[in-house]
Formats: sequence, structure tokens, C-alpha cells
Amino acid sequence: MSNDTNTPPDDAPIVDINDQIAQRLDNLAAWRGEGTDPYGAIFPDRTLSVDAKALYNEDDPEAEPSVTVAGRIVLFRVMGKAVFAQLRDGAGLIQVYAQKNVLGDELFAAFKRLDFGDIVGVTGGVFKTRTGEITAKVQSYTLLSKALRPLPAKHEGLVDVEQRYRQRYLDLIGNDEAAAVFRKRIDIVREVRSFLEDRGYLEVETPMLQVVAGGAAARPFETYYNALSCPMFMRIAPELYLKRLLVGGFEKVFELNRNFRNEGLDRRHNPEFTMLELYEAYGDCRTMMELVEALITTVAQNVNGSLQVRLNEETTLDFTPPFRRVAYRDLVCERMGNDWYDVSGAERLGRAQALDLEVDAGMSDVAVTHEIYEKVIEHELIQPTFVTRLPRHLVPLAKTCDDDDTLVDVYELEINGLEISPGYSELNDPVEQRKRFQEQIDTADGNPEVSKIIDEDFLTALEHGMPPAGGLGLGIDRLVMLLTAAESIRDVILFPHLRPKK
RNA sequence: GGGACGGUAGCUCAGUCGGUAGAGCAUCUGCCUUUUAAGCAGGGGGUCCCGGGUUCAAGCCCCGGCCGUCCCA
Repeated sequence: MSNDTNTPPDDAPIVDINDQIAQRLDNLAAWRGEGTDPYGAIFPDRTLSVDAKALYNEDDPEAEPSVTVAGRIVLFRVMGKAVFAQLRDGAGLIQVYAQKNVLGDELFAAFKRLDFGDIVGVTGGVFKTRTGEITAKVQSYTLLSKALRPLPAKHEGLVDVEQRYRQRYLDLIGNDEAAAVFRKRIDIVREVRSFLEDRGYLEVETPMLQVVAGGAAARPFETYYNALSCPMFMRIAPELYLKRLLVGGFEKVFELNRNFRNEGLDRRHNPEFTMLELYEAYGDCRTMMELVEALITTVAQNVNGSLQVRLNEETTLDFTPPFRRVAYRDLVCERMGNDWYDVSGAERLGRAQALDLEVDAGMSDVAVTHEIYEKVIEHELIQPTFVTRLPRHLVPLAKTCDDDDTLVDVYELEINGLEISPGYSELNDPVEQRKRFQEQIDTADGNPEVSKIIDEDFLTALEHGMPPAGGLGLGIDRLVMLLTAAESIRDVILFPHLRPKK
């Protein structure tokens, strides 16, 4: 209990009341006073706005076929004894036209009391106004939901980015482009599933809560499992479970769901993100390259109707296959000189420093090279590029190359300077796998991204024999960013993480 | 974690040199039966993000904090 006079009374209908909300509360009371339930009920047999407008017949303008539509009032123009309102439903917009002589004094007066943002159902004949807009005449109407808060400005929509993320529903109501991005995301996810289903891959669900957060190097979210009295981790990857399924005889499996990594947020990272992960027995890295290339081109073509995406003034992505395939070493030589791997360590260091990179003599040659790859080369890979044959220490879960055991048989697909998909020839030698896990722990040096626990259950599974396999990951949020030309991952995630207010 | 920028009416934004806080839309009142960012006339609406400080006087200057955006690590 508080005596603070700034605190609204316990029976305040709304905490942050202002003149507009007060007016709407008055209107709400007026509806109730007339015996109308301002929050409606089931409203069946409505027609979507687009279909309703299609009923208008150019050859017989007098017909005025009757339709019932429902939606949110997004424009409301009172003109004395008539009102024009625009309703938005799931399919688009339709204008309705209410007239005093049609509705009668009382119903018309009540109609005028509707507010911008209210949800109504309307029945009436479809006609075309003298300015050419197909419109439904209001014969009868039903209030379906009273909005107690005004919508953002009708023309600008909602601009404030923070509010767009925190109150995404307002963004979706007011900004068509935002709604279009999320509809396209839905299309993309459906296309990915349908592509994989057509090729016989089985969609599975594996644990989100894991005892060992394996399958990637990332800091996990921790929680506690009361019933089992043990700490648990939100998964950072489903990999080790999907591989158990390979052992179990599921030969082509995938999972398309959330991973959680307890790391920073920025334009390209949301700690909770959506990933496709897929494994195919008897395949390898090349099988995976071909698959992901076909998948991306098919999805791009089906959702965008084109293999080109214009990102901005300077950049247009071209997904026409085949994507470029280039070995890590060749890429480094291409950027840093063909003699890169032959010159002295001091010379390499000098060339790296010339690029303003923070490298020092204490770093190994491999580390210096990789610093250049990550800080410079990766960002320059704009058009889809498969980088292959990466240094082995980077990837503990992949097979080494047949002809060079310092390299692993993997690809990383880079697009617009973003790593969008990794793919491996999966390591299925349990003894080698144990060795690599141990190496990782031994060299972790307190790095919180490396699990200090070896997943013994996983190794046991491998010891039973996992078929040779190809595997791949595909960042769905990033794929959506590329296909919608979105600049921030927050523009493709409906409810991105933000710091809680106050 | 560091830097730059931003937070003013429900929304979008101005706010000069530190001197009575503004516009458009929205809202309210009146007029208006085919409008299209409808129109005309009039009115109301502010914890200038929060907390300190400087000053006769702070939206503005200084310090600290909160939230966000971008860049960097």
C-alpha cells in the first residue's frame, strides 16, 4: 500500500491515462450503456477484404452484392451525415461507407463514436465511389473490440525502433513493409521444410535442455533442473543428438529450431536464433555443398521469384548456381600474396600489421593467418562463396582431408560477408573424436565458450558405429536477412531480445 | 567493454545565444451524405528519460545513471 499521490488508485482502469484514453473509456462506457458488448463474440461468415472487393462487377455497378467484412479501423473520416472508414484485415484494406439515412439516427450516432483502432464487423453492398475506390456500404455493423489506446500516427506509422521491437504488434499494424518481411520469413521456413521433405529428410526434435552443451563452441545459458537435481544448459546446437540418430539408423535427418548462446547482441546476432541442422548418412562435405546450394537457390526463386536480391545501392546478391568454391589457403594467397605461406613469420606479421590488424610475434602463423581471414577476407566475400579445406583446429567435429591431415574436409558458405552455413564431412572415428575433445579442453585456457565436460554418452554412441556422413547448418535468421535485404537481425525476428525497461 | 549519436504532447518531429515549451497528425467542440494525407473554424493536452550540479534563470551547460541506435572490441 502506498500513500504516494502519483500512484493511480487501485481501481484505475489504465495506469498511464491521458486525454485520448479517457475519451475512449467514455466511449466504452457509452457502448455498455446502450447494452452493446464492446468486446464482441464469434463473428463467422466474414469475407476477406480482397475477396469482398473482387465481388464488385464493372458490368453491373448497380448490383451492390452484399458482403460481411471485419477488421481494424485504420482511417476514420466523419463527414456530417456520412462516415468513410478503412478496415484492415489479414488480407489487406477495404473502405466502408456509413450513411445516416441508411442506419437511422441512433445507429449512425453510435457509428460516429467508433475510434481509430477499433475492430468492427460490417455488412453491406459493394459499390464503387466516384473517386474509383471499391467500398462496402454499411447496412449493419458490430463492434468487435474497443481499442482503449490510439494507434501511432496514420501516415508515418511507428518509427521509433525501440518501440517497434517492444510493441511489434504496432509495427505490424502500421508498417506494411515490416509485416511483409515476417510473412516472407514464414514463406522461407515453409519452403525450406518442403524442399527437405521432398528429398526424404526426416524432421526431428531433440533436447533443448542438455546436461552437456555440446556441438559448438559457445557460452551456454545455464538453468537448474529441480526434479533431477542437476544443472542444465540450454542447447547451443543439436548436433550431438542428431548424430546419435545417425547411429540409430535414421539416415537423413534435420532439425529446424532455436539455439541459445549466452553472448552479445548486435546487428547480426540474437542470443536466441533459429538454425537448420541436417545430417545425411553416406554423404560428405560435397554432398552438403550441393544440397545447400540447391536449397538456397530453390528457396530464393520460390519466395522472391528471382535469384538476385538488391541489398542496397552498391550491392546486388546473385544466387545463380554454382556458387564459387575456393580453398581457404588459395583465398588467403589471393588476398595476401601467393608467397604468403613461404615467407618468414616476420614478413607475415608485417603484412598483417599493414592491414591495421592487432597481431603480435607471440601468435602462431596459423593464428595470424586466421585473424586475417576473419577480420578482412570474410567480410570481402559478398557473392555466395564456399570456403573449403579449413585448418583443423577450427573444427573439432569434422574429418581431416585425405591428402592433408592439418586441414578438415569442410565448407563455410559466406554471403555478404556473413557466415551463413557450415558443412562437414562428419568425424565418425570415436577414438579420434575423444582426442579432439580433449585437445579442445587442453587448449581452452579458461575460455568459457569451451565445455569442460566431455559428452561421454555421445562418444559411447560413436563407439557403436556412426555411418560416414555429411552434415550442415544453415542460419535461418541470416538467410531471411539476405532474402529480404534486412540490415538487422532484429528486423527478421518478431520479438528480438531487449533489455527490460526499468 | 570503448566511442559516436539519440530520448520533448498519443505518434512524427522542431526548439536559435541559457530567458513564458512549439508544429503536423491524433484528440475535443461546431459545420459538412461519394471522401482519399478530406476540408473549414475554435479548444484542450507536457515528469522535456531519471537524479544531482552550475546559474537570478536549464529542454538547452556540467556530472552520474537508465533505455535505444550505429561503429569498434
